[in-house]
Formats: sequence, structure tokens, C-alpha cells
Amino acid sequence: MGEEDIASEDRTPFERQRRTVRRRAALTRNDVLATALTLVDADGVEAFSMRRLGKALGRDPMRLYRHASSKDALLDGVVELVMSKLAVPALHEVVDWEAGLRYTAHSFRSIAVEHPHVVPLLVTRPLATPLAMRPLGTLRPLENLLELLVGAGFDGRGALHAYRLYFGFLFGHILNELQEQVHNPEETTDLLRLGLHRLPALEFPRLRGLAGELATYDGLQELEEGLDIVLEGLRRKLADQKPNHEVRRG
Amino acid sequence: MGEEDIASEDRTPFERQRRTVRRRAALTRNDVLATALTLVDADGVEAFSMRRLGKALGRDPMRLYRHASSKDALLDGVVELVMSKLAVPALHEVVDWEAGLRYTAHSFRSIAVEHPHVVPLLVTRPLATPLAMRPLGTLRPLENLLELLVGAGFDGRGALHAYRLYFGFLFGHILNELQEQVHNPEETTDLLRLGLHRLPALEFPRLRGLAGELATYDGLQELEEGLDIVLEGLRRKLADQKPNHEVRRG
DNA sequence: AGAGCAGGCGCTACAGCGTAGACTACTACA
DNA sequence: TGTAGTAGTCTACGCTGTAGCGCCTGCTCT
Repeated sequence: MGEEDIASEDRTPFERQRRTVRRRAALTRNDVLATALTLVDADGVEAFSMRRLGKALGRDPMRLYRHASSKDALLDGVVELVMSKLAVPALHEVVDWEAGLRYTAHSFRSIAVEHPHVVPLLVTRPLATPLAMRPLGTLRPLENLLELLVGAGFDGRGALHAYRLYFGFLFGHILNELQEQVHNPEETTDLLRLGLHRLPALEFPRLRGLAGELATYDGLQELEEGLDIVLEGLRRKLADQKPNHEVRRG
Repeated sequence: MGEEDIASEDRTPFERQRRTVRRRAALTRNDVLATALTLVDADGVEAFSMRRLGKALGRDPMRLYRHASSKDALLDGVVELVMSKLAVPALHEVVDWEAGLRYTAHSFRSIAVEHPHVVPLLVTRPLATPLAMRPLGTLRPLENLLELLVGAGFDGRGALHAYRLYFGFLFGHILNELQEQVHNPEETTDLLRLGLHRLPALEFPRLRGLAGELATYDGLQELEEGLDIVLEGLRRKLADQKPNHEVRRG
């Protein structure tokens, strides 16, 4: 069996291994994660497999288990890699805690828009891992934001709640934005382009009526509008809380 | 009767089929989806497979493709089934549009808490499906919320933006809440219980300092606090927009 | 120089997956 | 009675994640 298999005849496992051992540099965890990221970016998480990643690296897929204990762990690593790009400024680098949050929000949005296929992971993996077990790189932004908020005058509880509201909003916004993809740009009317003509007109009058609005989604502007509301709310919370202590400035 | 279990030789496919045809009632799409939901609830999406679902229904797995064209489509059906439980009151059933949104928010939270393993699907599947291609049951809540908001005086654009902010917030909140699971309740100190002792104290002072707060997460209350802020923001938007037209009442 | 050994490395194998397609038996109508 | 269509089942294919194994390499010790 397998006489047709050329490689196993003129190149024994031994030879193949010697070659590769000579030639290849050692594989770092970062190589692995970076390549995994490009694969996910290209074809989505669904299409990602250990075997494909192995092939992309020119290595035996089993080699990957040296750098991550399982596929899930590897995907956690990808999440960590992506989240480590999130820029959270310190309070002194920025005019205002609000400016800091705005800056971070834009950074987050950029990352998500740049890696849309990673977003399901970003959103989903934490559900499978208790907070403190998450990769440290993932917790760094959280710590930095808490620092920023505490520096701004929030007490511990307030900072945590503010963080949650803020980040929850960010995630929600990203999920909204990423599903606003128009798929048939060659169609002319909004109704057709969005596929809304499929909806029974009597049951979905509002939705159909909003075809025009749906067609002109502007993610950045909606982010800004949302931030206005969220930050206004947080500002008021901060003001309500401050009177007890000394006040820095509004 | 022992042969019932064993014999595939003394019971031909023919005989087996005649029996089952006689005995079994036809399988409805709802049966399939409902059973799928229980499986997902029990073991999570990862552990869900067509073959397992087939086994749970006592049917050939291939039968399932009669009710859904693929596994993904079937999971979309599960999402639809779950989302169809979301209660969105009409404006006249409720004192206020704000009350309507609050009610819906609680309904959504209940559903998510009841089906935590479905949440990844809820959040993830829409990313793979353009809005208008989604199952109708999934769009119903959207339509109803738009109706509610328009009835409250929002114009089309405003209603859509309000909807997005509101639902984005809801999703974000749910994602927050579901990852606040304490895993080692037998441990005594919050630091240990949450696994936070693992974090380098110097690099994560804020996070460690908030162990107590993290340990006492109250999802319902945080939802309420978030709603306060979001609804306040929407109320202001509505007020800003109204002066152009006739005013109903603040 | 030679022996021994630890560990890196690739291969094979296994159990399970989604689903295309062929086959079989039954039903409804001519 | 014949025939077309359909519903139900089984098999098979090409994937998947990953456990286990045996080989080769290079280091250490004599």
C-alpha cells in the first residue's frame, strides 16, 4: 500500500528530518500566534485548524502543541496578541480621563475593524475563561483603564462599574458595526441592496422604511454618539460621588 | 426482547424502517430546534453535533437536514427560537417608552441568564449573516423596538440609532455578566476565590485591589445602572430632536 | 573516542465531525 | 396494475483535534 506515494520512497523520514533540522530556525510562540492571526484574518475562525496552521508554518502540526496546550489555548493566545495592540493612555498623557477613554475606544474600534474575523473570539473566549485565568496580556488593558479611572477620582467600585459600562458599550458597538455589511453593492435601491425586499411589508414596515438609514451606516460617528452618552453618564456619576471627598476639577 | 437492542442481523433495515414508520410521529422543525436547544444548554455549542442531536431524537442524523439545510442554519434556528421568547411590549401596554425598554432589557437578561451557552451564538451568528437574511423571528424584536421608539417620537434615524445603542449596551452587559462566574466558591478570600493571587502584585495593583468588588457582582443592579445612563442619554436626544415638530409630552 | 541519555521531532492512529450521494421501501395517483 | 415521486436510511469521504510512539540529534560523562 502507498507505492504511489512518491515522497516516502525517494525521501525517507530520516532525510526529511535532517534537512528540516538543519534549515529551520526554532519556532517561537510569537511566530505561531502571528501566523495563526493571519490565517484567521484571511478565512475566519471556522476555517482555522491546527493542520492548516502547521502547513502555513511548514511544520508538523503536532509541533504547535509545544507552544499552546490545545487549540483553544492557541486561540486565547491570538486574542491576547490582538488585545495587546490596544492602546490605553495613562492619565498624564492626555488632557482628561474622558479623552483617555475616547482614545482607547478608537483604538479598540480600529483593531476590531482591522481584524473582523477575530471579533467572535474576542467576544466569546472570555466567556469560557474566568477573569483571573485569562492571559495576562488580556488583563493589561483592564488594569490600565482602572488606573485611569481611579486617577480621575472614581473610587474602586465606581471605577469597576465605569469600566464595565464602557467596555460593554464598546463590545456592543463593535458587534453592531460588524454586521452592517452591505453585500450586494451592485443593486441599486437600498431595499434590494440590503435584501429587505424579502421581508413581508405588512409585518416589517418600520424596518423596510429605514432602508435608507441602514444603507448609510457610519461606524465612527455612531461610536462618537454613543461615547457622548456613556461619558456624560459617567461624568455625572463621578460628580455625584465626589462631594464626599476633595474635588480635583470638573 | 433482548434482541431489540442487539440484532442488526435478524432485523433487516426494512423491518426496522417499517416499525419506525409505524411508531414514530413525524418530526417537526420545532421538535428539532427545541431538542437542539436543550443539548446546547446542557453542554455548550462546542459539544453540539448533528450526530448527537440525531441520537437525542432517536433519529438518523441525516433526517435533520430536512429541517435545516446545514448545521449553521440549524444553529440560526436555535437563535431564532431563543430570541422569539424576547418580550417587547407595545407602547400602549406600558406607561412610557422608557418603561418599554426597561422591560425588554429585563426580558433579554433573563433569557441570556437562562441560556448562557446560547449567548455565544446570539452574539456570533449575526456576524455571519447580513441583517436582512436573518431568520424573521430574529428581526421581529428589532421591528417592535423600532415601532416603540417611533411611537415615542423618535424619527427614523433617531430610532435606529437609539435601537443600536440600546441593544449594543444590552449585549455588552450580558457579555460582562456571563463572565463574572466565580469558580472556586470553597476558597475563603476573594483573592483566592477569583484566582487573582496569580497576578503579579506589582503589575496589577488595581485589579487585585478590587477583588472584593469583583466577588460581589450583581448583574441586575448593574443592568439598571447602565439603563439609567443609556435611557437618560436617549431621553436627551429625543428632547433635542423634538422642538422641530409638535411635542407630545416630555 | 565512545557510551548513554534526554529531549526535540515527525508520523501514525483514533475517534469523531458535517454532509453528499446512493439505495430502499412506501405512498399516491394514473 | 403500473409508475412517479418521496421519505428514510446507510455508507463513504475528507476533514478535525490530539494521544502515543519511536526515531534522530546533540549533550554529558567516562
